[in-house]
Amino acid sequence: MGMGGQKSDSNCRRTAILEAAAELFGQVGFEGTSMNAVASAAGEKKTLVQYHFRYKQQLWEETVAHVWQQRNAALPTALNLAADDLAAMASMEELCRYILRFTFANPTWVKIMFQEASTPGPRLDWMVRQFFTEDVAAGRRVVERAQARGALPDVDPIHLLITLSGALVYLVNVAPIIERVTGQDAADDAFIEQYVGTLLQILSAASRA
Amino acid sequence: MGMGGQKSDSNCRRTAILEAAAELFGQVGFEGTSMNAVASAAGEKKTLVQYHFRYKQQLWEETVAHVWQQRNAALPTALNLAADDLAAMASMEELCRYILRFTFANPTWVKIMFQEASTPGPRLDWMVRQFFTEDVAAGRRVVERAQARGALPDVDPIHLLITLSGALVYLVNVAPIIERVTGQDAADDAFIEQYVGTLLQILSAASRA
DNA sequence: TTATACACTATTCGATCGTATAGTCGCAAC
DNA sequence: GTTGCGACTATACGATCGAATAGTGTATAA
Repeated sequence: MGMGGQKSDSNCRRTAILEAAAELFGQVGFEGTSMNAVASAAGEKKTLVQYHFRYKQQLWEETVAHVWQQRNAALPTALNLAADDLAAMASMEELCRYILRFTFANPTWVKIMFQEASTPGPRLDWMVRQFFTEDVAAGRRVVERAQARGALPDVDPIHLLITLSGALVYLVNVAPIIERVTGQDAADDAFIEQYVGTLLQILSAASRA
Repeated sequence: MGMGGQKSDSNCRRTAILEAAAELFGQVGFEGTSMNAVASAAGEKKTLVQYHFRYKQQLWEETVAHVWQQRNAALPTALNLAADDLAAMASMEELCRYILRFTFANPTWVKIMFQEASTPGPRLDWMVRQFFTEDVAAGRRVVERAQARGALPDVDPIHLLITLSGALVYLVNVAPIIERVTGQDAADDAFIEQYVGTLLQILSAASRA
């Protein structure tokens, strides 16, 4: 039952559409993204997009699921790596660096999250059900483990999770502004190194208190 | 030369349009917002919006300027208040609380900023030129003054500014997610109180180090 | 060889997009 | 009174929106 490169070609074009859609949904949001723009960005016709996903809503859901899957394929590695020897502050530093580098390289899921968080509605509810509830719980566990080993200050773990993820995600979001105002490229490894260093300097001082 | 309530009525409807536009631009971005939707939200006809602002681009610019002006009318009060006695950590706490409360009550400018930051382009450039360059410099001065008085840890002021504003702005942005996942309303005064307390607990410990 | 399924596309639809034009109406100056 | 101006609106334009329909072509199964 060899399919002679037919079905694999179909899947290839399908995921090409998904990735073009992810880019656009992250940049200009759901209503700002047209089926035609997605198709053009993927080098395809609009009708092919509709053939694979039928409705725009379905294209959006499959796009978010695709992006989230890519994120989860990369992040647990970092989280488990950190769980091994989270006692040392160096490991917390490594974790932050890894997350920052990954997010700069794959900013799509963060952008989509912000696009929908600013318009509370059915799509945000969908993301909360599908992804965020579990993800917040996981993040909380990571923070609590780090606290138990003295790697993070012993304060409300939810507040700390918000502050910490905010310090990372916000940097990625305002990177274009930083670049234009200060001339520094926040996605640069040197900047990330310094920024995480500053962050951990604060957190380590607070942990020892 | 009494104008019999004619011109004042015109200005009133004009700013009603501006505020409806601010809401929509912040929620669904530039391309997601239609002239018709703006008009309907303001209880007016589309052609009136075009009469006052002609092009969508011009409506956007005047909307952002309007929102920014409202922000600046409120924030300097807080910043000067903090400059008076920034030596005491309590003052830094008050500043953060004030900013959080104001941002929760007026989230529009933050949302618009994120909408455009995620699509680097001419509109982001315009905002950087018009507002951000000066604003980052002001924020940096506030941080440096606080550092000089020992109210903030003595680290890179730009990194600290990013971390600090990120901790505040990010909270506002993810508030809908927090509410759905944990059931807590982040805009609530009690939550703000605790969150800022946690934040300052970390910063004060790091400042004494 | 015929039939069926699949991947894909051309064409069309009504609605809505941003924009342009030609007006209506009320007041004020002359 | 009529002229002029500013606020506002009705109507229409071409383009594009999301969506539906009716196909074409190819490869596998019978």
